[in-house]
Amino acid sequence: MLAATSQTMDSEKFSAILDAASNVFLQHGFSAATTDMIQKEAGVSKATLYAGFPGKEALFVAVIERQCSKLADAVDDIVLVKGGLPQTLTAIAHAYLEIILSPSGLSLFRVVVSEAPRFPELARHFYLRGPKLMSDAVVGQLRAATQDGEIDVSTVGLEAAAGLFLSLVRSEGQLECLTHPQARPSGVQIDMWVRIAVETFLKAFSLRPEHR
Amino acid sequence: MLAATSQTMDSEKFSAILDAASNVFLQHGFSAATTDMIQKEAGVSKATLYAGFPGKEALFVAVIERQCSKLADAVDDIVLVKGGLPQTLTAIAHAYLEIILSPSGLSLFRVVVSEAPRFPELARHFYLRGPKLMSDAVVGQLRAATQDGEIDVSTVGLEAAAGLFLSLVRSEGQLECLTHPQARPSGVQIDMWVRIAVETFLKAFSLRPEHR
DNA sequence: GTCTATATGAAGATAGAC
DNA sequence: GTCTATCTTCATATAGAC
Repeated sequence: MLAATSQTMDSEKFSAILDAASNVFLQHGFSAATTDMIQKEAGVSKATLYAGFPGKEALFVAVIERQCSKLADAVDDIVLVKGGLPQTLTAIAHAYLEIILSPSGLSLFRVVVSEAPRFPELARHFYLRGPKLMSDAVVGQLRAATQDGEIDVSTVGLEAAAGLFLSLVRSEGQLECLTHPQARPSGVQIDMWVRIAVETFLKAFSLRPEHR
Repeated sequence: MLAATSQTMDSEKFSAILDAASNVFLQHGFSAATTDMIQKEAGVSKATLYAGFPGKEALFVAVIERQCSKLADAVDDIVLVKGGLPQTLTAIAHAYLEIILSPSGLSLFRVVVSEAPRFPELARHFYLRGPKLMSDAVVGQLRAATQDGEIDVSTVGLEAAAGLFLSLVRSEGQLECLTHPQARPSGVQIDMWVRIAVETFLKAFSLRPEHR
């Protein structure tokens, strides 16, 4: 938690500012967002905003870090699923797609990536709390499946295999959603993307004949 | 070509403005970029800039469309390669990665994606002239390989298979470069990504035993 | 700490001389 | 058409009353 809270600031207003700032920054990006919009949406005065945060940059950092924490929590909630490898991968893929294709997931990606040159440490933070965390979870599943003799990923290694699986899951879905902001993907479309990703991954690495 | 040129504007200055605007917009994004920066880098006055373009938005559209044309040209230059499917896919993957991981490729992606909500038609244009064009090219190669009995992509279809291949190629590479702006990927790293993508795709869809 | 009112600077865009 | 100088608007950030 790099963001420092004010000394005796009203906790409600502090949250209101953070919530408002999240909406504004995620919708408009860093540069196009204004402290006026945040101030008005939070229902506080300009002075109150600056009492809680040194400036626009600090507020932005606090917002993105909080969004990354939510992202990490959502990722952590996924891994609890158990079952056979196809079912596990399907569940992971579905949950992961729901996260990154959600409006907040897409907005966070947009903002972090576009501001990466100006806030490199923030972009790295996002990478670690999002894709990297997700990849580590998949690595765990693949390691277990390897020990059970279900798959063989020796040609690329566990980490690369996890990365490939997640790439198959993101596939064209993320790209299309990023470049077509008005269109929302249907549930059927998401199910299709998940099925194709899992099938393809198993066709490449499964040792079970029924997946070839 | 949606951008309209000035009536009798000096062609050199017109190009200078476009070049300067490309640099500034790709480096800073739309909102953080200022017409002052563009004007100074182009070596012209503010009035000259506004004589050629109605305003900042029009200039931005012209810049992005020109960058998309360069992107499309680069993509068109790839497909000429011929040979066996593994060699063809390797060549495509390598050329594609060179494009999207180049500084201008990454910057264009950053700007287009972040401004997609404000410029949706521009984002769609980018999608069609970049990823979609690339995918169509791969579809052609996969169709030929299918007819030659080299691969079987009947479970997902040609279009989806092309998308999966390109996703494998982008893989973690694009994500890492987007979130680590200071680090440049090494040639060895790129070769590794290419090899893994091609191998994995062939393991999933090739009918030749030597690729399993 | 919180508000109203304001200082200060910079952005986009234009007017008028040549 | 091109430049210098300027207008208007709006941004971030602060000062002073309560």
